[in-house]
Amino acid sequence: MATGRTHRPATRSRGIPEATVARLPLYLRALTALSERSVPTVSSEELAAAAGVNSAKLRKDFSYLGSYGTRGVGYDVEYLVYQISRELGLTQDWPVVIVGIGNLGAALANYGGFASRGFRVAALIDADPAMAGKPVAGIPVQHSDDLEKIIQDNGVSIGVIATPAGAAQAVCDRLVAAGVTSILNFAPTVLSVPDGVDVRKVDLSIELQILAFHEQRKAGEEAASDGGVPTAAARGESADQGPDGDMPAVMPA
Amino acid sequence: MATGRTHRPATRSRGIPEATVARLPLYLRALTALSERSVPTVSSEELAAAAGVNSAKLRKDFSYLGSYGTRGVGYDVEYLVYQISRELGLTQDWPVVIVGIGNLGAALANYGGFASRGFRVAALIDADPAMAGKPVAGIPVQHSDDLEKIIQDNGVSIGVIATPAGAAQAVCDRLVAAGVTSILNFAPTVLSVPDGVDVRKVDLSIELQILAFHEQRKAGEEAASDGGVPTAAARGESADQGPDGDMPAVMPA
DNA sequence: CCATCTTTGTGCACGCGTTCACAAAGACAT
DNA sequence: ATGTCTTTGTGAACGCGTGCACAAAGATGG
Repeated sequence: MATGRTHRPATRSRGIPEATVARLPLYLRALTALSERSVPTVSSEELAAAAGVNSAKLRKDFSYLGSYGTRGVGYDVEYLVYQISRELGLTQDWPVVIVGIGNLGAALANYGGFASRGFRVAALIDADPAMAGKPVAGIPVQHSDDLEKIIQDNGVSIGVIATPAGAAQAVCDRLVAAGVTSILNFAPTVLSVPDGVDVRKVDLSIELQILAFHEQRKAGEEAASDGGVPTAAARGESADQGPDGDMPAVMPA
Repeated sequence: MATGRTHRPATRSRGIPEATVARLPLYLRALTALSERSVPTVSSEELAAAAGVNSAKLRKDFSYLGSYGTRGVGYDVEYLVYQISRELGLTQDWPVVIVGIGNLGAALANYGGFASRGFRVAALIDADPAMAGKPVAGIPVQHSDDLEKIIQDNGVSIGVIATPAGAAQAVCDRLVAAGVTSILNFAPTVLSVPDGVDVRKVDLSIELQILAFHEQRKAGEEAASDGGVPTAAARGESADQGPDGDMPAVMPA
């Protein structure tokens, strides 16, 4: 998961495994594309290919929702779109606030995928008084002093944190106190929240570091086996770094 | 995972489980914070709390790297920072290109966490000729015609895709052909890549949908049990939607 | 109405990840 | 040097997720 999930103690909600829930949006996207092309039905094999998963896994995932397929034919695209949307709660309107309108916050506000599926940017909030009133993506930025009032007036239960790391926990606390129970955190910090509040984090830096790990491993293996075309990474200054550092290095203290 | 991981067939690289690799950056961040506060040593219990994980899990994670702790004392912060950095490949320099300099791409280019740990934005690439030469985050945007040359000249092996969904696969193909072997994808599409290429995806829309699922579940449970303070979500127009829709709904065809 | 063929839904086995619980190891005081 | 106390490192059990493989279901053609 490019995304780390919260450390919920395996709360299998309503019998649907967490791993399945995480894949439903993927299926929904593929199905929506099919729907736009007016494809009436789709087999588990085709849909699985479009979503990039195993077909057995997809069938098992759908089996948690109920028996929505027809043997010998496949799944009705429109019907499945509706069922998954309903299961994910996308048939209702979710007002969302974005806190921290810097580069990232502005990018999120402008992001089209927001409005597309039940999500509506109810307000943009920033701590900088100079930002107040300035429109971003057509929505005027409001000052964070009014955070609680904004949350309550709009019935917001989902908050997006795009502030610097230092401000994230304080913002989080205020959001939760005001009634927000789901938080999407872009700040590079571990947020602590009371039980019953969900936090998901998106962390660019962590994703890059995971890629770097695998990249290093690939470069190391390649240098060892010397097979295949040399990658762009395997050039120049790798002389001082062994491919697999097993030496004790410099033990401090 | 905000993060969904690639469907690699459980490639346990060098004996370090994938789940552990995904947590190493988290530990590294907590350790760096300790290091800046000049804390000399830390116990698994303290560090686990800071990283938001179970202490036994943390110890097992570290055990894959080697025996770097001292019983009765804990872990040497500086030493551990170095070991994890080395394991993740952050002791070397990773030039990165960002393709697609829209709102998101610009936000990524400006993101400080990029440069902080071994990553260096080598180039910004966009398909819009009007963008060419315009500086973003102090780096002039280059046209995508020169993509292959840029990759090769800079020895880039990690690419970030921040283009619209429609362009993502084509950009991906060109990146891979030019020698990129790790891709961080922000476009809402499933990318198909040859073996040996890692893809991690960051998908705002998917994260929000997962939150919506849990949010809906919470609202449903609350309406059923009627315990605790009503959340901001449990207001108004939930009359037409049963808390647990088990009725057959409208079966098409 | 029957045979055939396609595709779903799922029982089952396997492997990974998590957590508990404890023995081994070392620091530290006396 | 010896005992005590803290904390690591890990064996073992458990649970979840994945994928195979197949029986059941239904469509389709004759």
